[in-house]
Amino acid sequence: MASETKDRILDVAERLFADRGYPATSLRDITAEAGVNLASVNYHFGAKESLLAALLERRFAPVNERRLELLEALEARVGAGRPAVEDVLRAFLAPPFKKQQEWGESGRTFLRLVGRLHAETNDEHRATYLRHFEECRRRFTAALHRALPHLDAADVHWRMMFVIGSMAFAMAEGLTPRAGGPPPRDPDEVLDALLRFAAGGVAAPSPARVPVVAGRPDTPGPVVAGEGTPAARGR
Amino acid sequence: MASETKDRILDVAERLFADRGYPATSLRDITAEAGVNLASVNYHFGAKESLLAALLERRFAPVNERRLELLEALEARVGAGRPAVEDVLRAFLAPPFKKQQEWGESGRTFLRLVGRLHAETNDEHRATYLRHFEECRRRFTAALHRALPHLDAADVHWRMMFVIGSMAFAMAEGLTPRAGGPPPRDPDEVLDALLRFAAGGVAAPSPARVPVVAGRPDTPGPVVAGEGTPAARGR
DNA sequence: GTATGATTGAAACGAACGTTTGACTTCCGG
DNA sequence: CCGGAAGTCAAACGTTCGTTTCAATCATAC
Repeated sequence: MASETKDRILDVAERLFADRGYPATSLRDITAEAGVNLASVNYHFGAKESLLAALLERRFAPVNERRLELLEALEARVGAGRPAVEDVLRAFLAPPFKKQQEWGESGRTFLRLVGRLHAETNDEHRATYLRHFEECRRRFTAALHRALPHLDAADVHWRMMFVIGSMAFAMAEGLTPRAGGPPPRDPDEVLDALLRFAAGGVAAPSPARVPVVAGRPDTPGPVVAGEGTPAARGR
Repeated sequence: MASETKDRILDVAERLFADRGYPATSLRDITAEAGVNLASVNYHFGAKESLLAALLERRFAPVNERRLELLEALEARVGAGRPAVEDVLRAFLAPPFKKQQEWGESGRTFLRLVGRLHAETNDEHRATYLRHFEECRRRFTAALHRALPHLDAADVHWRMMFVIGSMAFAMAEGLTPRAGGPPPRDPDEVLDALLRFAAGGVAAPSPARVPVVAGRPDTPGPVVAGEGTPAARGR
């Protein structure tokens, strides 16, 4: 049935959590703005924490399902071959932006919430949140490694982490209107820019730790070693 | 004089804010762990908010000073010429990692706090925090634009944002030991990996919005257009 | 109509929060 | 030896928090 009260709570909570963060948003703020009784949160969801869980479930499940769907389609397409970096990244990055468009107004709110939650390191909320996300991260890291077999596992892991960071920050900050920057862009353009950046970063030349013999002609040599040249690793 | 109590509060608060977030950390948590009286926070700092400000000032001022120092040195070196993308990025990304090493144990904590604060979008804390950061962001965005004159201002802005996101996430997550991933790496290696990723992403081919006529030979064509090919922009 | 189960309402609960108070130490220049 | 500033301490302030209670209301099936 999904009573109207329940949905109103979810919508308002989503927006306020995205705007102010989870601990800084009180149930009274939520119920007041939603025009429902304070007790109804505990009646419908049991506790504030479970409200967050329900809220994440509602949005995250379809996004991550879609991600894995696209990844499996890609893997079926390339078979034993090597997937293209851009395709792996697109399967990972596109779904949240696409779902956001389906969801209209509250979709944008959702993206901001996702971006924020990636930094809410309270281990309790994390557990709730990461349960949905961790499988995705693992499988896409593996796919990325197949696309970039010359990198070692740790490098792939880090680059995947950088991709997630770019994505989260773009969602949290890029879609929030703020003085100083250009006005928030069309999400499709953000996705486009993000995909280009991520593809460029992920495909960057590998570190010279185990010297990869002249990867590609446009490899601009060692990028690092400045600020007093720290460990001068390998030089 | 910087009484010992004052420093103990700062150190413990830094760690707890980094671990649990600002709103989720109470003054009682801080004072209990620091072994000082509850009232001493308000005595020395006036309010919880001012404690955060003092804490940020202590760490951020030297980092951002160093950033601008390196940027100005770079600009003096290239004169009217075009700075290298890698040099601009290194001037931006290296200082927090370098300072962290100087600061030892609590330096790592500081990095996590920075990463987290980039997502604490409560506009009040942001104001405190961004006052230090905003000038840096603006000047480095400008420098990046000089290094990549073929991009338009909005693209540079977004790529700078992605760089910040990668950095923040790497700091917040990458240095926190967590199940599933490889153990946290030496910060120098993280910086190395981050610099490579950022350089690759920032120098990625520009979007075809205003079709840049065959920028470079390795430009792999439009990266976007999947998931049902949204707007099919420019195709 | 009336009993029944699901929802809403107003009010209160105890706990925890940031902050303030005022007495008590500690230390040092005179 | 003393006066006063600087710092510490336990206790309490008023507020707000998440949660609970219990009566009132609503819908629906008998």
